[in-house]
Amino acid sequence: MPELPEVETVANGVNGRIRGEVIESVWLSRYREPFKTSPKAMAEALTGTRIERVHRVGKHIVFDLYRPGNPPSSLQWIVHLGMTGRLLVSAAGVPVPQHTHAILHLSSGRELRFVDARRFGRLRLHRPAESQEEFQGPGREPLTIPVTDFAVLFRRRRTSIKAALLNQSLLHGVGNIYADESLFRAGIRPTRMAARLSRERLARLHSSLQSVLREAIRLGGSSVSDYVDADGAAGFFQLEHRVYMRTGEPCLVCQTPIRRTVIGGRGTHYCPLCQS
DNA sequence: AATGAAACCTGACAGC
DNA sequence: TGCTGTCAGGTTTCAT
Repeated sequence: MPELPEVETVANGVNGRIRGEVIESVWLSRYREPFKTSPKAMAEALTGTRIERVHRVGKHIVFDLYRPGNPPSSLQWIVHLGMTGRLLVSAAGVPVPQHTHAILHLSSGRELRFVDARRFGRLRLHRPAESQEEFQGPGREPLTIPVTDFAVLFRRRRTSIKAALLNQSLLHGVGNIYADESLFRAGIRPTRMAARLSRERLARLHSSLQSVLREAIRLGGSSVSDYVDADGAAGFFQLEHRVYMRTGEPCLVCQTPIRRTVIGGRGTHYCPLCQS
């Protein structure tokens, strides 16, 4: 499931492969779920633009697009991978996979394809001219938020720290894997009420979260389910998971069996001895 | 306003 | 073999 490190890996991969290319034509599927902007408006807006840069904001992949003309204009194409979304750069002759919802035909002759079996992914346009600013995402960036701001996010939150970490309007980019892994590394029980964590424990969580995210980015993300990068290659961080999907297996620190519970409808994994 | 549960989806897998 | 039921979880929607 794509979270911050997986989305960053995909965005960087796509950026390196197709930055500078012109979108010559666009094909979009007839399903309605993937499109938060109408397919007609999206295809018209994308066609003829040049891809200036592709980068990540939270779990969103942002395409900065430039339209030449008099006057020239700019806009952003926002891609959210949902659970099973993929962005693939392919040669034109490569067979189009099932569940393909968008094909951007590029000036090099290659294609950028958005493929998403479950249709939880979303595509939309963002126009800086209309909204006065570039796409920002719903919350704060986990990798750059200062520790004091981080602590403020959880003040007076009477929900569990796990649910708060998953709340995208607070921090964006953290999903189920990295919530569980960062809480284990910080020694915090996922069920603990966010508001009751001490400043010291929140500082430790801030540090654990940033280091686990950076390490996962370095390893190309976690390939569980069917996540792959823009080349179709898997990541390696799943080999570093200490609690996620290790229910019943011994804790790597104390040998106690890892326990599983459900928080906010999400499978939640923790060590009952190491996390208090 | 904040919180939690349900709904949206398909593929993988277990059990029979 | 093939069927049925369950589970996975990011986001949105709805109810409390």
